[in-house]
Amino acid sequence: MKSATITDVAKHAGVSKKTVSRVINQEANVRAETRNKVQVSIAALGFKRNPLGMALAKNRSFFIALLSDNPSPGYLMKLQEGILQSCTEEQMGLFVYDCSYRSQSLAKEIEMLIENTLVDGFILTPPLCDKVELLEMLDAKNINYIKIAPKDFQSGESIVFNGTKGSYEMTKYLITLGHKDIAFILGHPDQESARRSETGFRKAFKEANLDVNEALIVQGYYTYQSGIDAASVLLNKTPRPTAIFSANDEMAVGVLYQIQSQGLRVPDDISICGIDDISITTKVWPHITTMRQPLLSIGYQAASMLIKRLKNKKSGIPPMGEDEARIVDGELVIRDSTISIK
Amino acid sequence: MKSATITDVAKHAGVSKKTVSRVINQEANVRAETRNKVQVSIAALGFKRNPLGMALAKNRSFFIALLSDNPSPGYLMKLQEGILQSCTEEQMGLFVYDCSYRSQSLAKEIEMLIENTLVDGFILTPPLCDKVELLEMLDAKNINYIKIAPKDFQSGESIVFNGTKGSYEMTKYLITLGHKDIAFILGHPDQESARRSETGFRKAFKEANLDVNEALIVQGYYTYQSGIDAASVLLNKTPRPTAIFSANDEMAVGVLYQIQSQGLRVPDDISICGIDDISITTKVWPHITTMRQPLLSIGYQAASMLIKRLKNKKSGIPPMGEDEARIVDGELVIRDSTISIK
DNA sequence: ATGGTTATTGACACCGGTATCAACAACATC
DNA sequence: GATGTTGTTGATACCGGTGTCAATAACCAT
Repeated sequence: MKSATITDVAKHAGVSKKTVSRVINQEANVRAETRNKVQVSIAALGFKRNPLGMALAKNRSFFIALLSDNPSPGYLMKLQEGILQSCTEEQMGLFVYDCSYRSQSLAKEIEMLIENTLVDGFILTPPLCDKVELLEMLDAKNINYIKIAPKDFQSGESIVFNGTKGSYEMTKYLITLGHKDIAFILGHPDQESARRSETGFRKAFKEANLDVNEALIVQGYYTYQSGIDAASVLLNKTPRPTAIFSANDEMAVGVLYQIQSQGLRVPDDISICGIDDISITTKVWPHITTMRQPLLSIGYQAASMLIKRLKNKKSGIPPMGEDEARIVDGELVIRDSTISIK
Repeated sequence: MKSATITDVAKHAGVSKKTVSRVINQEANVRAETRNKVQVSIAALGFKRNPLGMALAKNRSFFIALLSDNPSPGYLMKLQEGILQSCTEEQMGLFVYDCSYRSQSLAKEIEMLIENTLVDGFILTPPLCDKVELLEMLDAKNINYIKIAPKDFQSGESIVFNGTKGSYEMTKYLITLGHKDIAFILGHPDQESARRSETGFRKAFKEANLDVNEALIVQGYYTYQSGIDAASVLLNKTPRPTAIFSANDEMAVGVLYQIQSQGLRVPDDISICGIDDISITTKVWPHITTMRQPLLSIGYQAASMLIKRLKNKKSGIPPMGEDEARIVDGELVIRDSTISIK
């Protein structure tokens, strides 16, 4: 029992294929009477357009791909959820592809992916959105993409979490609690977000007329392990910091582990906090105070922007408003891992 | 600069389209000389076959979909990773789709997904693999699928973790450590895996000639929150259990949280353990002892089985070896959350 | 050399849609 | 009534491949 085709519908309604196509695509200039006739036939035959036929004819696959190599699974899952939501609404398919940022052949690999699937566009997560060869390849092939939290959001469309502001507010909050010896674990040096959060951190100190203790600023790499490593360094400093602020939650969880495994208590001995609000922050004890990054919304917006752009491209509308960067604010979520020491 | 088509290659090599197609598909009965000629032309023009054209002609999309509604993101991510690996090897695309198990219209929703994307087959994770309407719909449409850890693995192809054995071994281990008041948090009552792990638990007790304390067996639902709820019940029992075994890690993490937030220590006051070995087990403090489920391998095998079946279907080989169930064993991973009380 | 296989190849229709453009109808304008 | 305009429709080619089947070439046994 094969499903009905456009030709079947055309025969049934006594019109041409093209007219049926017009009705399906809600084109103007079809007489109401004709439109009705066709719609009746469509319903009668239970017709559904075959996406492959359309894809071939239009030379678009109606798929977008999410490219990732993110160390934090919670981050990715949330993002994916938002993207999926938009895709479902827009009748697009989502293709996931996990790759290695370090891979020499990354651009080649993605080129193959494109050839194998003809995806229409990409959503790039950090750090992939900063991989120059990759971006150049996509540009050369004239394939649209949206960058999430890229280093350089002057070029191309992107959507960025306002990390400077987020970090600033978190730091201000810690200062309000009476903390002065605040340690900061930096993000990955290759990612711009790391720079933004550091900027926010310093700004809050400056505003409070406090000096940053440079010995308490240590390098991190956004991974759980780097959080552990950073914490073990920090816990040996004198004076020991009263609060440790990590540039993402994944590291904050590592910090929590390290503190507890040394027999110290959070928040009684040390307050900790992070950025992102991934699910694990409410699964560990104590729940971690964080600066929520609206990942679901970011994913949703990214997909919407991409799909909108693809539609315009198709209908020949020149890509106005190029190089747009949407900036979204975070939200301070106070939980149990931070405490006043006044 | 459009890429070359089969027609271009045919012209360049001075043969027919069909012959080029034969070479591409490595069919027999092409003279070596001709084959060479064509291959030279393919290389010269940098030809890549257009997957959409092929998909339309063969009426297969070369995509499979991963259907999920799993409460544990770590579980899913690992699985997805394994699936992706196999897909990449086999030149198939992976499509992800997250849906709600509870949804009334689930079957309808998936039917729409099929119509919109023409996916070739599905990988179903629990609890979706037990949704009767869904399975019936897929059977009716003659669409292949592989079930991961289904209730009923007598019908259809599936791949199942040997939960009975895993749970048995974990329990035996706890008994060896000297625990007798062992609490067990059951899995979701709708899932067969819950039954299997309970069976293993009881078997170990029986073998050790110990009686199960029924008061220490409480219902869980595989979610983090249900772990918390179960733990708060258990911690008020007298005698308090010396060990709490959760049917999955997600719940074990909840148990850990609840224990710690009541001021008790793991493992000094209570030992805890789980099943799965999701990444969070080594991110909390202390690291949780668990029965590792080889999720990566399970995902990989599931995808391989599905793709193999699809290929056979295409070439008309009757689906021999139907109703196959592969059973994979777990591995006891001892960490810091369990301690001897002898 | 003759007839019978088997290997090699291409012409052509087809998968299920869309795009182009010409034909024709309906309406407005002079 | 003649002459635009605009609205509606279908014939036909096309997207980029694969399947069918018949034609021809090469090989084998008599």
